[in-house]
Amino acid sequence: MAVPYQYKYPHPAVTTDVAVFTLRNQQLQLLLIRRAQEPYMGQWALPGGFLEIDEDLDSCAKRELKEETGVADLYMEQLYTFGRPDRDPRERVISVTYYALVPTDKLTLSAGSDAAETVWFPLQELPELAFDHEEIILLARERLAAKTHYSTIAFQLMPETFTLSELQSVYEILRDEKLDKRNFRKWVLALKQLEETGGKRRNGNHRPAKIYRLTNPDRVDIVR
Amino acid sequence: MAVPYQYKYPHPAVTTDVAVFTLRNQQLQLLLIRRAQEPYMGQWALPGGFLEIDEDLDSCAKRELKEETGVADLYMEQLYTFGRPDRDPRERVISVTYYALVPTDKLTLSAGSDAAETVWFPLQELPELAFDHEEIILLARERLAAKTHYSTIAFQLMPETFTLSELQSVYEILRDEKLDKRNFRKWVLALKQLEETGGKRRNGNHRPAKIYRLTNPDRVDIVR
DNA sequence: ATATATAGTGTATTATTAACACTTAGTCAC
DNA sequence: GTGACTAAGTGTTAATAATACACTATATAT
Repeated sequence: MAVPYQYKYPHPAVTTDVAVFTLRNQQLQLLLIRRAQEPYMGQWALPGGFLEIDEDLDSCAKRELKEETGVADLYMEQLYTFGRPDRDPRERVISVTYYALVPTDKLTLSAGSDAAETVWFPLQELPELAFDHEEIILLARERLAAKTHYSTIAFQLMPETFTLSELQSVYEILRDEKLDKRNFRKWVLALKQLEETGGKRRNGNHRPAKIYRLTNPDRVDIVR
Repeated sequence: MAVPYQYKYPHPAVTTDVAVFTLRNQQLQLLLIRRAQEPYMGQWALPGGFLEIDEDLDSCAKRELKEETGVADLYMEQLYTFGRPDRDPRERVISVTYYALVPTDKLTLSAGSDAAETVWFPLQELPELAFDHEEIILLARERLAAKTHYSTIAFQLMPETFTLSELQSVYEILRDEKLDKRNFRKWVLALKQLEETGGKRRNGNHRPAKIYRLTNPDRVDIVR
């Protein structure tokens, strides 16, 4: 094949990488793919890939995620741009990174063409990672925890309906601390972002819990 | 000249752009350069330029700033990465943007080779800007205002020594609101980041003000 | 009927934030 | 040197927000 793309000055490659978080089994989990090509073949990495020449950065992140993992329709924010000159052994690569949240019930994984395998890992059990992806994940994790304090971002991890105890548990996992039940309920209801469905959830040998849904499921608000 | 840089797939160009803020005449001002080349020749733009193939993103931002404006040694943070496919008419350009703060007294401007002119503009009087630089500036301005609430970033705009009234004025300008003098002093002194120099500043026909300095001039802390 | 397990609820305390006005120490004009 | 002027400097009170804390309710299981 001829080499059709020529430039007067050297150009770096640009990729997007996405740290996708979800909650399963009361654990915060992260979506990783096993790399099917060199470099780092066989190693685990964030889903992501090269920017096409006429697509938006956001679109690239979503497209690569879809192609590699089948995951679509999630909440995504730009995180940071990484560009250490030696972060990729092939060539100079600038990675515009994102983090994303998706409730488990919206999920259908399917290994795509680029990735040999797509697996959820609990954050406590991450394997060794390709490139500087561990650094990216740590930054995303930090940002996520911080944002629970002043935005409704955590709601993006909730299924269609849920109980207040389930919601509290999500906050506890994200912040990695126990919260007081009464204070949490007071706080979260004051946000005016939840409404009762009227239903109740029976879930063991005890009183059933009221079921709630989000009044604005697709919106993340700054609160305080 | 031969065209030496060839790739199998198209590569975007990568630039950094920096929104440098300072305070002069009780106004928040922004550093702009008049473009000496096409596109947007003669128009005003943020200092910035193309990433060299083996330099860090941060280094690139600092280097371009130095080359174009003579400004060095300032506080800088990555802001956001912009990549709309049509944001540059020449070719696909991804811009990793930064914002920076510098106290006026650390400043010596000198028009560099790439820029015809380097000028400080009050934020209220920005000219029409090249590319999507207005959008970048607005985002930087927002971030800066938000950060005054939970970090000591505003201190980076202060000269070596200053009075509490001067510091309060900086906060008022950044947040665009009046602050209560007693409450502000209580709050800022509780941060334990200021120390009295012992000196006093006579500055008009009234009682002279105590002079303060930062205990950690080069540190920006998260507070509250 | 009883044991058990989580859901659900209110009040008192403390800490933080907000509102508010007068005295002090200089300069300047006369 | 007296009085007018100007910004510096200083505390207290009230309102709001955050925290600590324990019992009752309602289901299931035996």
